[in-house]
Amino acid sequence: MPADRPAPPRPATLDEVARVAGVSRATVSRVVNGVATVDAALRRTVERAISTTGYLPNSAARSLVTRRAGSIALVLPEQGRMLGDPFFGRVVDGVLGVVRPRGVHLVLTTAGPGTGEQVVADLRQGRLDGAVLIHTHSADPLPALLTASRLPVVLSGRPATPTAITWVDVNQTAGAALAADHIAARGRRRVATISGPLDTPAGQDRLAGFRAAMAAHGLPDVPHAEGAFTGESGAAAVERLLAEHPDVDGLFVASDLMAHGALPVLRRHGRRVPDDVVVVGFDDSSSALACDPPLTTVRQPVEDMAAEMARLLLDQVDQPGRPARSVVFAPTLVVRESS
Amino acid sequence: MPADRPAPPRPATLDEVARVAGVSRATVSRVVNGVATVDAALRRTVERAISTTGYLPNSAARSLVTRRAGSIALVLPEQGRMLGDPFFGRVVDGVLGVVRPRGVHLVLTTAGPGTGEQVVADLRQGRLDGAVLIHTHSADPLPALLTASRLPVVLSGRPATPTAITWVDVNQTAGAALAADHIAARGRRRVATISGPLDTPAGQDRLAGFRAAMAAHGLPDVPHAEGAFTGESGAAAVERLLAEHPDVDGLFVASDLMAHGALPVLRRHGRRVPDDVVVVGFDDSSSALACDPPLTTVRQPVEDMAAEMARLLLDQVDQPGRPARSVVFAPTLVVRESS
DNA sequence: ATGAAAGCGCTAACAG
DNA sequence: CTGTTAGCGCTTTCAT
Repeated sequence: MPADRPAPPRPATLDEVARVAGVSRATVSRVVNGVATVDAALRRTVERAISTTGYLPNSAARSLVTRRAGSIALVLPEQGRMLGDPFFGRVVDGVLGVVRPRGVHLVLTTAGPGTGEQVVADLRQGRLDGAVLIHTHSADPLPALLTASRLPVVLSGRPATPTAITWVDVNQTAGAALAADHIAARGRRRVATISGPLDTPAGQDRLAGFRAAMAAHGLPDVPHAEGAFTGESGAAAVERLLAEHPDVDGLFVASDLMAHGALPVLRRHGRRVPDDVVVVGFDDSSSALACDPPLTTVRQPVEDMAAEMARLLLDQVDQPGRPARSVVFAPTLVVRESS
Repeated sequence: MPADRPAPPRPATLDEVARVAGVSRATVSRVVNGVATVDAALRRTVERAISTTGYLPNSAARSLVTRRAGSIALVLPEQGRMLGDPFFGRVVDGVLGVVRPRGVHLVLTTAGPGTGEQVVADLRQGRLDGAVLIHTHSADPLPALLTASRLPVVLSGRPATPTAITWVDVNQTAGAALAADHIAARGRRRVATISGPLDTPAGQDRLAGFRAAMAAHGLPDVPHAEGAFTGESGAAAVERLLAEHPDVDGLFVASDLMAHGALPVLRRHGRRVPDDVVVVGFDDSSSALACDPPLTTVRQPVEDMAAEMARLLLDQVDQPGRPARSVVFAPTLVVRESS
């Protein structure tokens, strides 16, 4: 029978430090919080007392009076999607980079039924100071819930309906144009595209951006098939496209996942990639690398975007009345073997 | 100039509810906390008052008196390693599965210089109730720091030196035996292994387990080269192995990462996998899939293990005096094209 | 079964 | 510049 480990002793409190230093609690508090108007000698005394007592401020007591939890939530899309994707880690990394130096905790959650209400409750209970929402589906009630509660939130991606909410996004139009320019530079003239769902901002913007850019290259009427950002929908869409336009030699697919579904279909129809058809995706997700051949794709500066979201959120926490803002980042093209 | 959004109103407090219900704060508190000894009728009244006021208990005030933060930390290995790996998401998933139903928050951190001290401080400040540490390197001071502080911690992986600390691990020996049995079943008799660093528990156990199992298959003297769990070390190790034993036809590599480094070397030396040499890895990490050909490997039940770590941690939080425990899980073999 | 009162540890007016 | 004082919102004896 192993010896029970004694519970750790309670840390010292402010009064204990005050007693040791021979001053009042208020003075100790001032020293702890770095208030400038404390006599240098006294400060020294207090600091000594702090280190001899091993004092650490109790966070609950502090939160109770400051009304700050000192932590924000990161809400990721439901389990399936993101968990495997390196994208996930890049987001965490970006957020942690700005949050940690400020001593703010990152609480991780995945979206699901009831998550919205839970997050709102946590915010109202003072357990959370704000939330960063990653890629909520357009049907997701979460953003609405949070904005309605007038609580600090930042969204990834422009919301479907214009809302007084802060968000960060990549320039979708510019990203699609990058793809278009690349395909044109490869000398392809029989170009088509598989778009995302046209009831989403990303779906719309990527299609519009691609068409506009191709028009600038002298191809005003690029055919397109609509997909749903899933692998299967990509396969189905390319099937339709090939039926109507068997001679395509350049293809922009509005998400890597759809491209991943489309490539095997191309092969089955005897098209070699990139020789017969060059293919460009969007997202630079893990599926871009899982593609055969590896996919040329449009990449978002995920870490930077995540960091910016964190910054915007903390600003919002510090200045509650602040109006909503939005920041748009420039995408880049990652060239691999598919083009 | 957009209109400033008014700050959200402060939520109701216990006294407000008490006033509305015409009872004392104590009674409301009892209702909120589900104390059984409250008159049914009164309880109803109070519940009505709670919902009309939209009352939510303030978490800081509660924490201050209960001395529970209601959140635990998940400490992941330094940024590089894990971020891209799906392993990461599986761990989060497992922990979230047990933690969320209990209303406990998951605070995410990555290990780095100063992380240990920070986590200890957070625990002592009452910001955190405990910590789950994932795969800390053997040189990592973190576990020692935490156990020394007698704070609730659970480790992934048996610690290098026996310590009074709770940990969860996969049965490394059994995993290596799985690999051995599989290689033997493939009819290979000129078998070798690339081990991990022999100053780590995993390194030792995987080698010992593999040798013992191969001995049972009539091969008592399996040659081995030591690696360091990195891709380069795997490449170097297989180079040495081929020099001394050019006729190997079966190879167990104690980590996928090392296997990932070893495979190109095998190819360069004219060995086809799996025809000339079957290769089995360990971990089922993302590099197993990135291998060419995809790697047969030993898989840990990561979600289950993570969930168990969370459970053990929460137990420890609830019962501070509780002695350390350890739980060992059974691995499985994932067969892919490399064998 | 309910209420009164004390106190968790800290910050922030307000005096001095 | 420092000390006194009054809470922050909640749980929890202790009486009743």
